[in-house]
Amino acid sequence: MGTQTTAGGVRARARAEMRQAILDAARDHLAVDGAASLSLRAVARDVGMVSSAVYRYFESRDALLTALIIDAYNALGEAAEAAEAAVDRSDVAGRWRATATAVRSWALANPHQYALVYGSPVPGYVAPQDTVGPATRVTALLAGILRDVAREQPGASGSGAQSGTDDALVAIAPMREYLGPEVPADLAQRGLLAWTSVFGWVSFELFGQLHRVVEPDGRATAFVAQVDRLGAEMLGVPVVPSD
Amino acid sequence: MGTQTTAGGVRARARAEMRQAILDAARDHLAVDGAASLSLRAVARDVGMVSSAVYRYFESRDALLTALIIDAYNALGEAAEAAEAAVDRSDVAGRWRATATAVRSWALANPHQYALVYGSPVPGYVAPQDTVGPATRVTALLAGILRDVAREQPGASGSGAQSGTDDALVAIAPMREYLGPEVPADLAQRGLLAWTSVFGWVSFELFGQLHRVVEPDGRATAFVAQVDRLGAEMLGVPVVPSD
DNA sequence: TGTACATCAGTGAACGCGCGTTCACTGATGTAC
DNA sequence: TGTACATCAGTGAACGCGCGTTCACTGATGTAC
Repeated sequence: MGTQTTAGGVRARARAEMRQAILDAARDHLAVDGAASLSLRAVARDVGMVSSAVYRYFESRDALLTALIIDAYNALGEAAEAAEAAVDRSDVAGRWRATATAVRSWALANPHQYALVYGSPVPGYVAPQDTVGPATRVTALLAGILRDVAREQPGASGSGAQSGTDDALVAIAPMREYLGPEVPADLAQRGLLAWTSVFGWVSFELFGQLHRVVEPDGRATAFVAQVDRLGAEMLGVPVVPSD
Repeated sequence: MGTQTTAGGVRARARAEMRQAILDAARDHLAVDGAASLSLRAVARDVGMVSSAVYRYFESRDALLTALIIDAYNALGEAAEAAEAAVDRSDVAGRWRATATAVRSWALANPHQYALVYGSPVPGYVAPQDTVGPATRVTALLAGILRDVAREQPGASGSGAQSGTDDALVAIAPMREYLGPEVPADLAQRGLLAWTSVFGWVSFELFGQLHRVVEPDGRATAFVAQVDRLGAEMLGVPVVPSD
């Protein structure tokens, strides 16, 4: 049965599975303890190992945290990409709505992973470079939408006049470099506003700031209304456009 | 010198000062440890006491946390109120800008206190009722602004049509009840959007999500541009209005 | 196919540490008469 | 003004607990010849 030839593969797979089991257990612990007091020993206990054995898989507690952060960014990115990809390319408003809605849904389903990456930073932990790639996955979707908006509305880059001073436009230079020259400054500014609004809402909802502001049952609807308004009034992509 | 008559006052004042010293030390510790791992013993050490002595002032670690949260809400509320009150009542756009700017400035100056109240919730901690009063101080300013906007623009409650479904309007009923009947539903929705945008930006900026998006030096300007745009396009209060 | 050796996962004890909370106590400060 | 008593802030030891990380180790699994 070729036991010897696949032997290395068996060990490697067992290792990968164990690594995943540790990550899963750690993710569960986020919910109870929060990232700041994530305990390596508790994770080891849950996975049925002695605490020192975890060091075969992760160099330190911080390395485990880093892996969790990368996982969270990837999971959110994947969810958003899938939702956005399911919408017709030409329906830019729909893509914007799908992306924003996917972010909210994922966050509600995985509140502690969301808090891990978009909440208060873990004290004493500094994110290494490995996290920046996965972190940009979800913003890449917004970038694509903005580029398509720019393509569809050449010249008229927004309903209002240029807002703010020249300094404000200079400030978003890093974002504009990422977007490319086809996206005008005004649209970039509007896109950034729309983007921060989406995450502002989600963080408010998750962290309890909508208590006694928006009825729990109606939050999904109210969120979509806000997102559509941002699409229409900020990005200039009216919902249900006449084809 | 009336030592006996003021004696009770002396003890009470000493007690109040000690309580404040503990709170100050705890606030300093937030910066290093974060709220989740705020250590009562470390605070006691810093203030020159044995750990058990803190129990004369705070019933438990959670009570200390609650006091810190109330303090933070009050400090932010005070800062925002002072900034807003300094603007001419009739300059609604200026009041909106002053409020938003004060929130951001206070948050940047007190990042850990901001994270304590607007960041990820502390695991295992449930905020008691005492915190809701101070928490609404800053939102009361927005409410006042929205009411004045409604008074100034009766009928035309926004540049666009009603956005979203009826359900979305029903959802924000708690907010509308707080605002009062003079604020139309559409304006309430716009106000909520503007509000979440402000906090979305501030959280992004503080929690590192503007890294490689907005130049650090230009963030103040970029923020004001966003706030003014929200004022003009969402609340309908154009900046620098012709008097 | 069989043997000798290397790799590697997981063990268990130990390190030095910090934590929240309790309790009986000591003295100093205030109050009542 | 003076004394007896009550209040209260702060002490220090103890409780039972959990933490991250290290280290020498045991056995099982894989590799080379």
